[in-house]
Amino acid sequence: METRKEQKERRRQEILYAALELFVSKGYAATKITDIAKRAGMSTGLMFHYFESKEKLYEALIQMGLEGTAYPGAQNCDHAIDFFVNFTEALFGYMKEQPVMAKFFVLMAEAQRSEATPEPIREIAMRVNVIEQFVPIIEWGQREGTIKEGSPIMLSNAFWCSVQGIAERYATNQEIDLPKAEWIVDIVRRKQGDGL
Amino acid sequence: METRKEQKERRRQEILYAALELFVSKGYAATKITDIAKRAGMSTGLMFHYFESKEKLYEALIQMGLEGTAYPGAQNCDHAIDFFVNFTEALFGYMKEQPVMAKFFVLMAEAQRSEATPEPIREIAMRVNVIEQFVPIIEWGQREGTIKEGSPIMLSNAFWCSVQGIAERYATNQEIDLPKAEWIVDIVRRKQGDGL
DNA sequence: TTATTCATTGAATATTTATTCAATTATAGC
DNA sequence: GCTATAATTGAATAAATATTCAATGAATAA
Repeated sequence: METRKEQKERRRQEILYAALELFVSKGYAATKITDIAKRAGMSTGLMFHYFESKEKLYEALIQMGLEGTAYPGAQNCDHAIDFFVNFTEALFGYMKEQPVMAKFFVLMAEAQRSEATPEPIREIAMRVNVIEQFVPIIEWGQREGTIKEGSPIMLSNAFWCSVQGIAERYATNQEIDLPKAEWIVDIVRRKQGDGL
Repeated sequence: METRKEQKERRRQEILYAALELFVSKGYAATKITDIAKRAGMSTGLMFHYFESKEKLYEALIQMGLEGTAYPGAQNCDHAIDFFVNFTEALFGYMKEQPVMAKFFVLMAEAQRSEATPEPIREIAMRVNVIEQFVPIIEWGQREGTIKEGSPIMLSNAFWCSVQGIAERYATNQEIDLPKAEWIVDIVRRKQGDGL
């Protein structure tokens, strides 16, 4: 038998999941509270028993997205390029097993990008800043010769935007499989025989 | 002196441009008709003199986006990979000179992806289907050895999603320059010495 | 100059969407 | 079983947003 506490928690999760799917497929602004309630299988009134507003519900999801964001460092890699390979393979693998992760990914990206995101929420979403984390790894790889020459911030940005573009499509449409991680890593990989 | 007809056309363009910027930076649903009017420097009432509804205004932009979409074929290329290089360089170059193009790019992508897009508009946006156009070129490149092995549709998808991810960031934030076209082409490029 | 047509405004109205709340039903503890 | 507490509903209300329209001003044609 399910206790009251368990039931409450389950309901909460049901709402969060329904909202996540809708925010990702339609965007936050276009998602109606009634849509969320319908998808979660409850009345609209009940939603407000669990979340005081649409915005607070959004905030709860963004907070979850932030907490779930624990990307690995570059430990245990012989070469900088290995970090990108491991990272991308892990990310794509996880997205395939847990499509919810791809959805969180896209949710965070929208919150960061859109000027319509309520300021307190945007502030939370902005705490994830992967692009800057890549910069020192790229610099290391350029020194050792496994990563292309070029502005580290631009390379980091190109790599990450590509991953985001791919995740964005995958989150709403799994018909086309995710690409091989190596393909995307080739954005930053130095070509064999490219002289220093 | 400006004739009435010219003035009318200019006003129309002002509205379209203001709407384009807002739809891209906030998304269609989050953009208020009053925001558009304010940015275009006119009253809300006047907007309805030019466009009968917010949705028709959106449709006009999507129609423009569709008509502006004339991507080059693979003529005049010795190798399939050259097509991707030329294509990407042309696209990025154009985006830099005419940032409005990056905005249209993102507008079309949102219309295609979002389940909140009104059906008639989505139908128009969906007429742009670049991914399928790339497939035969990738197949050609795989035969001649300039393009990686792997599912052509997956490669095409990886390339295009990456371009979209990059355009999405660039459209709203030109602080970070666009990457080198070659970096992105490396997603599909076959590595030197990779045996057939 | 005068009449006519078009551009323009912003307040009023209509519509959509978020939120509240009084009433009802189910559950848990006694 | 009885009582207290929590879950749930859906209709009512509030708030936000799109759209209309009567009135005004400016440009053009006669």
